[in-house]
Amino acid sequence: MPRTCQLLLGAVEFLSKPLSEDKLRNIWQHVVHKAFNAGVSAQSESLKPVKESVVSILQLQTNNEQHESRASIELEKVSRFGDNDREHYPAPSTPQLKQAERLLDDGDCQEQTNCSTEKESGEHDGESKFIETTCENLNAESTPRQTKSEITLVHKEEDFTDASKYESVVFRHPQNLKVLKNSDSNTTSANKVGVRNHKCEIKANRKKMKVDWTPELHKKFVKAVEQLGIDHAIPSRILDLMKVEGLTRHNVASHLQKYRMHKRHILPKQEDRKWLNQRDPMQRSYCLQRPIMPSPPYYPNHTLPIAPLYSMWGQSRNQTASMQVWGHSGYPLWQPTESWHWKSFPGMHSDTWGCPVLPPPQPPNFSFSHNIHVLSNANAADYMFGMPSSFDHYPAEEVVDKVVKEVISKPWLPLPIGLKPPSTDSVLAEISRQGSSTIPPSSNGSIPS
DNA sequence: TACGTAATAT
DNA sequence: AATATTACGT
Repeated sequence: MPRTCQLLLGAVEFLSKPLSEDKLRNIWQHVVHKAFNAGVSAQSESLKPVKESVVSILQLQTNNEQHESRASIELEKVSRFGDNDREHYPAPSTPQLKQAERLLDDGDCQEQTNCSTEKESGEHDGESKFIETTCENLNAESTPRQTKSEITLVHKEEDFTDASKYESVVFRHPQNLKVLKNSDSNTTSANKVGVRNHKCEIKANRKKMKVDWTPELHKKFVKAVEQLGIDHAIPSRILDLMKVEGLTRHNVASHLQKYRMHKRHILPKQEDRKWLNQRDPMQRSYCLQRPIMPSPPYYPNHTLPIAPLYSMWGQSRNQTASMQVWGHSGYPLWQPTESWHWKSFPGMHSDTWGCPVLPPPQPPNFSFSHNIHVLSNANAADYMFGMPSSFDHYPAEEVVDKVVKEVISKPWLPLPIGLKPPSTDSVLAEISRQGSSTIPPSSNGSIPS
């Protein structure tokens, strides 16, 4: 959803969602500008604090240049004035603020006690080292001397004045803001946790950084697990096999826990029921064809499955989103968004893994998967390109379900992205065979909703 | 001590 | 929502 800024005279500017720093800054420039230039009479109450804050900031700056940090904290206050305005004008993102935050960040780590009580000191040391390494990378990446001003700080939590939240602060290059979650095919990125494609995202303090289990990283994990065998896959060994710098046993254990839980189908139950309760006969038969209790996490004779037994759990909300993998295998081991109800079962091979076991499609050429694939493409792509906010643009589950039903029951609906000529022919043939009088308009990507 | 699990925190 | 952390039992 675009953020709209309504100006006084009724003009509205639509800002597309990953709000760029520049735009944000621009807005705030307007605010500040207005705070100073508007006549006192015309000056709204909400602008007064802005002016006051800016004035105090300027004073501070001239008085003592070293105290940029405080000045910027003042700026932070500015962002919090006026209840209404906060909604429409997010916190300012000014160079001063950034620098101040960096200063704050460089300040002492209040969690030192935490750090010292860290049990696995070995691991912790490793992490400290890792973070420093990452910092070096950061500096190496940036052209000299430009680093300070180009690094952008992003809060995951609102209140950065709370020392306990420092850990959630990450730095990013501005140009990477939109691709924070981006995981591309660059395999080298998997070798360092938290550093993807050398687009640095580092934690500010020495505390543990959250590991982002990118597809690459997860692939490594899965590979290690499979290599070890189901009953030798313990955190420490997995860790060894993965050989990922900075990764701790805890990280692996945590991931492993989740991995196992998903393999055991703890998550899917409720949604499985949902599908089984479908009244649509076609869907029911479809459900019956697929494995309902897949993936017993145990393999006699240590026979490892050729393909992993699960899809990466990912976005279980967007059930349709995983179909992207069907037909091609760009990400054979890692499905960006899981559709658990199409998990495979032991013995299934990689090319079929993850695919529903479908009855021969009743009208040939119309497979459920085909349509789902298209339906879900955008979501899957969004996940891959790290734009979770775009989920807003996608239909709710009920809508998806409805659409799915439609697709199943009305195979003649136009395919959103069109069919290649041979398919088109068979589609037309099928339509005429069924005696359908309504031939849909040529497909153009529109999805019935 | 490492591990697994569940609950809880961030 | 995804990870981390913690508590507790083995």
